[in-house]
This record gives sequence, structure tokens and C-alpha cells, in this order.
Amino acid sequence: MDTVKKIPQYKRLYGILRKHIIEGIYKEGDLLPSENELCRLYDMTRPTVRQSLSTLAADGYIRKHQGKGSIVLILPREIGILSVSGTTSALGDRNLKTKIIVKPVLIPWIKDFMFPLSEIEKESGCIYMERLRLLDGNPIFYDISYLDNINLPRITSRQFENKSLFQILRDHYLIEIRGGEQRIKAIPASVRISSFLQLKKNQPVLHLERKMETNVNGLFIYSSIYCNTEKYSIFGRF
Amino acid sequence: MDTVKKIPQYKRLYGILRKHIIEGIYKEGDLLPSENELCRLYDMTRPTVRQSLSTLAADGYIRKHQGKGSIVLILPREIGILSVSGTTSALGDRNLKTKIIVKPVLIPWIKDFMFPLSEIEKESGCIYMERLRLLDGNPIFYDISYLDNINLPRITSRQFENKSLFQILRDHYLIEIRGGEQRIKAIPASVRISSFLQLKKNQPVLHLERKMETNVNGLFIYSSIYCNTEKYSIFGRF
DNA sequence: TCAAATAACTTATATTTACAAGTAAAATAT
DNA sequence: ATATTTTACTTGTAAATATAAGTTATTTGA
Repeated sequence: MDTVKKIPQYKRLYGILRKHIIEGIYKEGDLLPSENELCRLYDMTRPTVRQSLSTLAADGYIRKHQGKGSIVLILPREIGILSVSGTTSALGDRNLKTKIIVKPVLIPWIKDFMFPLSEIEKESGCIYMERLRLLDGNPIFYDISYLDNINLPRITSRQFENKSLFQILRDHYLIEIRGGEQRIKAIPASVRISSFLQLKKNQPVLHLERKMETNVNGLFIYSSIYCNTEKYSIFGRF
Repeated sequence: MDTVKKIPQYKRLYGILRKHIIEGIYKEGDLLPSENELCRLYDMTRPTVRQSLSTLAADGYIRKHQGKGSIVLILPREIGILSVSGTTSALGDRNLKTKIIVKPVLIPWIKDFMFPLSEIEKESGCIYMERLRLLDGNPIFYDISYLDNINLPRITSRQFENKSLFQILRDHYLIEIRGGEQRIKAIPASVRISSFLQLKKNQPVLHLERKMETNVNGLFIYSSIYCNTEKYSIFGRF
């Protein structure tokens, strides 16, 4: 086991502060310790500390005020599907349960896929899965995921119940989501979708098509997500 | 006229590079000049250049690759309503026309407003306006905006036709949008909304409720936006 | 007492320097 | 010719330093 922890210092501090914010050690409106204090506390220089704080600000956890300090925001992360981290982790793994509709299988890519595919992607086929996510027992997301079939040993046999796909990719394959693009529409629910989301046919449903980019060159994750927004809204910061 | 241009260098370079990307001088997949080249070209040091590039990357204009360089992305900014810049500017002011439904008027805040209001906001009342945005002649957005009534001389008499609200606020009042939060839902079109968006009643419509934060302390801009997503999707990067 | 000036904080911008680590092409050895 | 090594380039991380500028509380002066 020669896995040296070579996490950069600024990422380490970012993680620590974010954890503290999420756990409520710093509450809404609180001022974080000043940059100089953080320098002393964690034995870093100011540029390093500042890089952590900038990242926190970019991710919407704090707002920086010149001359005043860094103020903690309440991030309305109730259903943070618009953020990078994925739905499960965004909810703090509390009320969200995941049910597998179609276990991960290796299939060829669908014709006329929602996003253009590279030649390499087309050749290798994709890992396909369908999941239903329930919030407090109510089905909210019907999630169809597509994943390039490149070098992910045993992915199709992994246990996905109540786990975030992103978490598995990060923990077992060191794959991180870097960003992506998405299209959003309001559509009438088809029979299949309405049955999964317990809606009447043609009820309005939110449809997201997402392409997510990873730290692995050429590896993208695609999702088609249908949301029942009758009771819950999709929240996001920008 | 003593308006000294005290734009930070990194913002200047950010603007220059973004302009070049938007104008197509750098195309999709192109490598930007290396950090050291930019240092020489614009007479800055590397941390300064890196700050510009980091901001560009955060805004989705480029992707940085260690050991390789910064690659220009095609940003799918078709209808960038999910981005900060506002709809009109996101489309490059080309096909999008704006029609005023209700001219800016000063009214008291609505009871049970979609976002909680501070006491100061409640007292001062709000500037209310309704606009319809047409893309290639098709009504796409029905936009209801609320604005704190604080120190915006002549705002209610300004000409908003075919101009971005954000642009007017920036140019005349030096107000910049810093970020915000939004809720997204799919809802059935009401009679009023369906008539504006030329849809049948109860057709699915995308509903966005947004609270935007500005550089002016305590000044927020609220929008309720209804989108016809039959032909167009809402696009965003994250 | 009250308003203005000041001091002591805060973050923002910028330079300089050093080394680590990833990428790609050129040089080398087989 | 081909595989390997080297080299030269790229971005990533990090320290040390300096000055500017915004905010707040204290001190000062009337």
C-alpha cells in the first residue's frame, strides 16, 4: 500500500472548510476565520489559503467581502441536481433512496443519441443503467445513465442500491466529474415515465439531458433525467 | 471625466481572451497561447495570467490540461438562461427580441412572495415589469421581474424594448449580477401563460424562480420566468 | 454629545521564485 | 524501421513579499 496522500494543501483546506460548513460548525452568516488566521491554523501561506477560499466561493459555499471577511451562505442544496456533485451526495444521503430499474449492462450506443459521440465512444459500446430515486418515499427522479465502456473492471456487477454513481466512480476508479453541460425541458410524461414517477399521463415533467466531463481523457458520462416537480423544485446556484 | 480605468490586469486579460473566443479568433479545440507566452504578450506575471485563465475555465470558455495547454471549448450558449449574464446578452443580441407587456411600475411587494424578503425590501416597495422574449419570432420566455426600489433614478421611464435589463443596470447604475439561486419546475401552462407563449392550456412549461445577488449590498433582483421548451431547450454549463 | 479622522483590521491585486508533474516530440539505441 | 529514452515544453502547487483598497471600531476634536 504505497498510496501516498498527495492531496494539494489548498484542496485539503477546501475539504475541511466545506465539511465544517455542511456540518453546521459554521452557520449561515458566520464569518470564516480570516485568511491570516487560517494561515496560522493550518500552517499555509496566504496564496494557498486564498485558493481554497476562492474555490469555496466559486462553489457557492461562501461569499467574500473585501475588508470584511468570508461569509458562509446557506446553500439551498435540497435537490442539488444542477450542481456537479450528483444527487445523492448533494442531499447528504439522508432522505434519498435509490432503486435500480435496470442493472448496469453493456450495450451498443443508441442510434441518434442525445449528444454527438466520438468514434472511439461508438466502437466501445456503453454501460447502461436505469435508476429511480425516491425522496421520503416519493419517486422524484427517473434516471437513465450511459457510461463509456472503457477500462472499468467489474462495474456491471457493482452494488448501486442507495449509492451515488459518482461516489463509486470516485472511490473505485478515481474518476472525478469536472463539469459538463445540460439541456432542460418541460415535457408531458409518457406512459413509462408517468408510471415510474406516479403521475398521470401527460403531466408536466422536467427533463434534463446531461453530458458530464471527467478527469479521464475522453470519458464522458451521459444522463437523461426525468423529474417529478410537483412537490419539489430543482434548486441550483449560479 | 476622471474615470481612471482601474480594471485589474487579470480581468483585462480575461476580457480580451473571452472576446477573442466569442469572436472566433480562437476556435473550438484551439490551444490558447501558453501561460508564459501570454506573460510576454501582455507583460504580466504568470500568477496574474493564471488567474485570468482560471476564471475563463470556471466560466466554461476553456479547459486546462496539465502538460498540454488551455483548450477552447464550444460553449453551447444557445439560450444561456442558466448563466449569470442574462438571456439577451447570452444570445449575442441576434435573434432575441423583447416585448414589454407591463412597463416598469412601482408597486408594493406581493404577499407571499416567492422568496423571503428583508424588512428594508418590504418597506421600499418594488419595481415590477413583465416582458415577453421572442426567438425568431416565437415567444419563448415570459418574464416577470421584481427589483428593489432603492436609488435607481428614472428606472421606470427607461426604454427596455430589445434591451437587456442587466445591460441597463450595468451601464446606467453600475450594478452587476454576482450570482444567485434558482428553483426550476415543470408546470402546466395557465391561461395567461399559454396565451403569451402561444401554447395550449396545460401544456408543459418550464418555470424558473430566480433570486439574483448584486454588487450593491442588499439589492436583489427577482425573476419568475416561464419558458416554452417545445422547440428550444434551456442550455447550461456546470 | 456628535461628527470626523485615524487605526487596525479585512480581502484584492501583483511580483518573484522554485519545483513538481503531465505531454509530446525529438533524439537515441536496438 | 521501431521501440525507448531524453528533452523541452506545458500546467500545477506553493512560498515569500509588497502594496492597494474596503470595512469597522476606536480615538480624537469640536
